[in-house]
Amino acid sequence: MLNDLTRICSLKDNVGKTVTIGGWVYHSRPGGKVIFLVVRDGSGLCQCIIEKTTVPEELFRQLSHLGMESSLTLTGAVRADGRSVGGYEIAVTDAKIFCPTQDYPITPKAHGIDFLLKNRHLHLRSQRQWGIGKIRHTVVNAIRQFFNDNGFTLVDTPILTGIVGEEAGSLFNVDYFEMPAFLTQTGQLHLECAALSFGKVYCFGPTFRAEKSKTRRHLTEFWMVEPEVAFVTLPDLLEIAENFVSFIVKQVLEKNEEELKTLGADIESLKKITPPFYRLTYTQASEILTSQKTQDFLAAQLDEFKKLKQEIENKIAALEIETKGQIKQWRQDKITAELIDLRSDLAEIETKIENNPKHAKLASEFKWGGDLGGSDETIISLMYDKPVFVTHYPRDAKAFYMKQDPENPKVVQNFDMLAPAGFGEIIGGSVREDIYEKLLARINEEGYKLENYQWYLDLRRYGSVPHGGFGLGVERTIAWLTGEKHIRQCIAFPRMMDKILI
RNA sequence: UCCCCGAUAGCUCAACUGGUAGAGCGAGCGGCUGUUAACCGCUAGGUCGUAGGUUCGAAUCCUACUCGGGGAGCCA
Repeated sequence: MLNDLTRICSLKDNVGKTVTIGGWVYHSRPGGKVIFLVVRDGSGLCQCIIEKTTVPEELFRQLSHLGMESSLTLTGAVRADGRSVGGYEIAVTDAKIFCPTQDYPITPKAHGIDFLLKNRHLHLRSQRQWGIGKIRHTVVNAIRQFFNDNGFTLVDTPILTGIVGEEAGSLFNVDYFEMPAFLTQTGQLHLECAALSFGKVYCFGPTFRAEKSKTRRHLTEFWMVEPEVAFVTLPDLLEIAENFVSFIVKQVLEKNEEELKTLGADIESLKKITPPFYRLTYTQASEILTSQKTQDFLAAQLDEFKKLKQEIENKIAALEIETKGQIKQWRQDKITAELIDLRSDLAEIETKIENNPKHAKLASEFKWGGDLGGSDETIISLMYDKPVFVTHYPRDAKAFYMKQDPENPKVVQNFDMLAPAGFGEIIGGSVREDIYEKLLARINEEGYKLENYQWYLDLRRYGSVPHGGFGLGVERTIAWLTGEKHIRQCIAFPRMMDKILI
């Protein structure tokens, strides 16, 4: 059966031929003499025309009562037609219904996020989720291709682990035959072992964080890719990271322009993402945050928000007046839909207006020594049109394995990469401490149990070399590329704080 | 753990600030149409998140709780 089917994406090569497609009813407009069925098959959408005179009467009757997401195969001649979604349509002569569906819960109208998450098993079929899924596929492929083409060896690091990368406290505990174990939150430490075997390695898989974070940037299970390279300096790492991210962006632009458009992504901005990216030290970043320029920037932003709020309010008021007058039903419907959108925009802008002074205060009171907060990162990334590297964070704010900077012992050789347009951090990485005595001192300083780290210290005892790497969050990257506000839409089955739906 | 917002029909929202719960979509039936989130008519559908309280009267006001959303901390 499968081999007899033509995929909708290849209809363009079959104009004039009679083909059979298999899919699901995306939209149905039944009529007395003609039925318009928009069908999706996972590769695209196609409008199928069923005329009463060309199919058996019983079949026509059945097709006219098909609900959304009914499954079927349709046979007919392919023809090009500009009025049709996708540009091609099928003049149906035969059809086979597999499952007539009624009461499909997700309608073409607006739905709330809670409802859609509870119906994620069905929502995956929607155009939006489908587009994000296609882009995710490209991103994942690009990640693998980049490292494979650049001499990296894939190493699969364990998901169940007894060791901890950074501070504990945010890990999922597992009862491992009555022994304590965790779900991995990074493959880095294992990857360092492998880097001293293969030179350049990467791992790619799910990672788990039990952080109590309910924000648009957090999932408890997410996918992370981590390269680790021997004989590397911090500038080397930045170069790898900017080439890597630029490659992903380029691939998505090449392969998913249609999906990006559907999703409303900022394609022009993405086209600017080419090396080199901007480079700031933590100290420079902190100077920016506390500068008058930043206060002015935020004040200007606040004015912008207020202006926008006023505009939205004016629009709402105008529409509300219009609804009270004598107008056609279809116009009334449109206004209702617009009002819902506008009210949600309004709520969002009000949140921004509320947060702006808080963020300004946090930025102005920023003290050298602390980690950059989420809002601080947002402010910096908003000021640039390309990703920004922030390097050399204070040693005290960072993990024990990061290499102390020989020129300034107060900082480490690490970096974060902030995506532009205020999305924030998508990469975190560092050069690792490769000197035995220094690493030992740091482990003791943190009060970690030395016996757990003997193997890690061995890497500094036997053929230690300068090495380092970074981790890129796949869902955050996809959210940035697609303009999706929340990363939970960027994975098929999101795991969020205290919540596993299916 | 803390702060802000919310919960009314299957879905998205109203109910003009205390006076008998409405609309659209969706669903069902019928009609009509090369239709584009089509259109027209009819039908079905609600203990207003839960528990108390104030009141002649509560979806509306108060308290607590539950659930959800956004944010802080932390982070990819």
